[in-house]
Formats: sequence, C-alpha cells, structure tokens
Amino acid sequence: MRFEERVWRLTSKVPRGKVTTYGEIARCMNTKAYRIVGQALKKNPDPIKIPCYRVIKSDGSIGGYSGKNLKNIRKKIQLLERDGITIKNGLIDLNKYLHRFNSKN
DNA sequence: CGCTTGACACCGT
DNA sequence: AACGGTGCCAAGC
Repeated sequence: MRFEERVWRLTSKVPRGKVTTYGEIARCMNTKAYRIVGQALKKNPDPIKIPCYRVIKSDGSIGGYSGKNLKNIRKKIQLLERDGITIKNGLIDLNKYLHRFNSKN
C-alpha cells in the first residue's frame, strides 16, 4: 500500500460536518511526514469519494486546495460551509469540528 | 545516490 | 494573537 493510498483512505472516513488536519492524518499513520499528506491530497484521484477539502491545518486555518491559489482556497471554504461548518476570520474551531480517528485506519 | 520541493507543525519572540 | 525561523520526510528529478 502506497503512502498516498493510506492518506486517501483515511480522508474518505471523515464524516460530513467534520474536518481533520494534515498532522492528524500523519499521526494516525504513525509517521511525522505531515507534509507529504498535502502532496498526496493534491494528487487526489477521485474528489467524489475523497473529500480532501475536509483536511485543514492544525492551527485551524484552511491550508491549500489544489495548490495555494486563492481562488481554490475560496472554493474549499465554500465546500466546508456547505457541510455546515462555520469559518470566522479564515479559522475553523477545531475543538468543535475536529474528527478523531479510531487508532486503526 | 544527493538535492530540492512542499495543500505542514512547533516553538520562541 | 501574530509572525518568523527551524524541523520534517516521502517523492521526484
């Protein structure tokens, strides 16, 4: 199983209305390669099954979406709000919306 | 092989 | 709270 595929599998488990972080995914895979998580999502093969917009940064800010292009970032924000997530000043309240994986992926 | 690249995290100021 | 610097490590070249 490639690193990317494990990232995609975990990402697809995040329920609607919740989010997770790059670091959270990496930790769940017992690695510190949190930066690689983003690189994997960027290569998302099936956005329908893999809601990569639900993956944000650990400080609650949005992170990127298909690159760091501002237009794409806004798109990501719209998708999150469509899920019922409120974003104030570009920040998401992780205490409220963070999805916690059960130790096994 | 070795060097660079990131959709990041963490700590100090 | 907000920056800025440093650490991270799989992939790609």
